[in-house]
Amino acid sequence: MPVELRPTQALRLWHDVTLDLVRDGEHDLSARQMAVLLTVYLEMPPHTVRGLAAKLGVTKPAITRALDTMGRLGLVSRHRDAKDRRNVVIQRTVAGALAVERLGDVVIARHKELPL
Amino acid sequence: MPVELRPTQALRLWHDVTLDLVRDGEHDLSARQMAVLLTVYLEMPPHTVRGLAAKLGVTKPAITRALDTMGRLGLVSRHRDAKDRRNVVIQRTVAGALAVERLGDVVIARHKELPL
DNA sequence: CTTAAATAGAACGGGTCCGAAACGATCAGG
DNA sequence: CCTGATCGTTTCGGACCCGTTCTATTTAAG
Repeated sequence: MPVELRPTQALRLWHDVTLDLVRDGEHDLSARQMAVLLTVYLEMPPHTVRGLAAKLGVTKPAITRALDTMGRLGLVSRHRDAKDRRNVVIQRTVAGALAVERLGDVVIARHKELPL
Repeated sequence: MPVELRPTQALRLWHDVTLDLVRDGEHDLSARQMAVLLTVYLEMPPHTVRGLAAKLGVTKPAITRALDTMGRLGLVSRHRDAKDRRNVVIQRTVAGALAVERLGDVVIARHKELPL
């Protein structure tokens, strides 16, 4: 289980991972998009636009636009809910799962390298 | 010091902290701005535009614009280098130090709450 | 059937950021 | 001096994102 993390280590970890993400430039996701991506892949489905908007504390169009961009990148997909056709269900994709997995690898690697 | 971090825990940590940052909305810093901020506050000075651009792997104007925004927010300050007046030295501010400190607190808190 | 509520998306005006290119200021060498 | 190199900034056209407002579709209630 994670032992205590000292302030210097916490900031160093955030710095190193952020730097890796910026350097690779592959994602280029905003903080909101990152929050949406991780919520979809970590929390229990189903995920709706309205639910995500409430969870992040932002407006619905912001979520719609985030999903537009992430859908264009192949990180998520949208489908109408058959039960209630007003709803749109956000689903995971192979590419999205891979991207999330890579992020996890970076965090773990940087965490392991933290100085004493 | 830090014991191994499992993939689920690493992603949960990144998710929770990102969600906190989005919710508070206080910062609203892009990944690049975050990388600049943490680099300035964690790495040894002096910091120049060119040096940061090389470190992040982005163009100089991108750094200049990031510094414009962050200067407007009071997170960093710029001063001409007296030795070589072509250079601009990026310096820390009280507000910036506080923002970095708060980020560290969030990371530590979320890390402490990670499930087994 | 009619009406009201709910959901996602589209339209709009404003703002920010991007990389490429050009610019001014400054330094170094001859 | 002059010339060329270096450094940060500005400009430019284009792309993206923001919140507000409005619209279309669908469901639920009367």
